[in-house]
Amino acid sequence: MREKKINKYESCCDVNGIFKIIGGKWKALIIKAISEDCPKRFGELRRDLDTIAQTTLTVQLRELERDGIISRKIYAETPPRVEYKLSELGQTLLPILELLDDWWALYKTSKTDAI
Amino acid sequence: MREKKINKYESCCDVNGIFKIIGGKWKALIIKAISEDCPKRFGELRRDLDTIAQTTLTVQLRELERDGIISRKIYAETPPRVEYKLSELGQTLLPILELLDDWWALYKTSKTDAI
DNA sequence: GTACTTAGTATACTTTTTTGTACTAATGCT
DNA sequence: AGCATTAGTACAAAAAAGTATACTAAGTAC
Repeated sequence: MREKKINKYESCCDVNGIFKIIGGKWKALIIKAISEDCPKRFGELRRDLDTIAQTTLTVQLRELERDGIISRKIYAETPPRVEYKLSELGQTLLPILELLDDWWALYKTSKTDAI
Repeated sequence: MREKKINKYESCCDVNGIFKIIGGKWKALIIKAISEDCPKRFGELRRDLDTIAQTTLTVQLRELERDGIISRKIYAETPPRVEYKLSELGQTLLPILELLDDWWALYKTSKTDAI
């Protein structure tokens, strides 16, 4: 009798859940950029992130919106204006992102200290 | 005069630093698996993670080792035995991973509550 | 002496993520 | 009339991440 194998780590305690939301090359950066100057227009965001491809930015913003992290407000003007801001849920991510930054800062010093 | 554009977010406050270390599909899971039963052999790890490709596991472990998160001890036996354990630095990641889990748990309930 | 074991490596492949280029619509400015 | 502006979309391509399959070495168990 072969028991069906269940991936213990993937099924119950998935850290990867949050990674699907803030992982990838740009998501965390986008969240930070919006938080620093909220609401923020599409074009400002693109300039802040500088090297991001426009298509990528659009995709990432759509996903963040779908996941309830940001909201999108369209103004019926010409040229178009679209503003993004963090939702309440999105704001709960900020202290977490800071903590991640802190760890990284520590990591970097620990690496350079070791001469 | 065109000032050289610097990506403000990527250059100074990179959350992405830590993502390079614990990001991806498996790294966080591997860290947790090792922490729960440390030291852990390669084969145990593979069984715990179940659906991971062996090549992937090897690559991830090498990267975690290179980044100073885990250590690798080879026993000169046959069949070979290799044990992995968390470094001190690696252990500092555990509370962070828990926090990420906590956020995810909260996120999930907030999504199902909204009926 | 044949089969089993472990912790891999080599290679090719598929999938996912990110990028690059070109295009659009509606209006204001000159 | 012609150009600039914004927030995109469409499509193709490249790069990165992960997977599948087959193979290895050295001993132990039968």
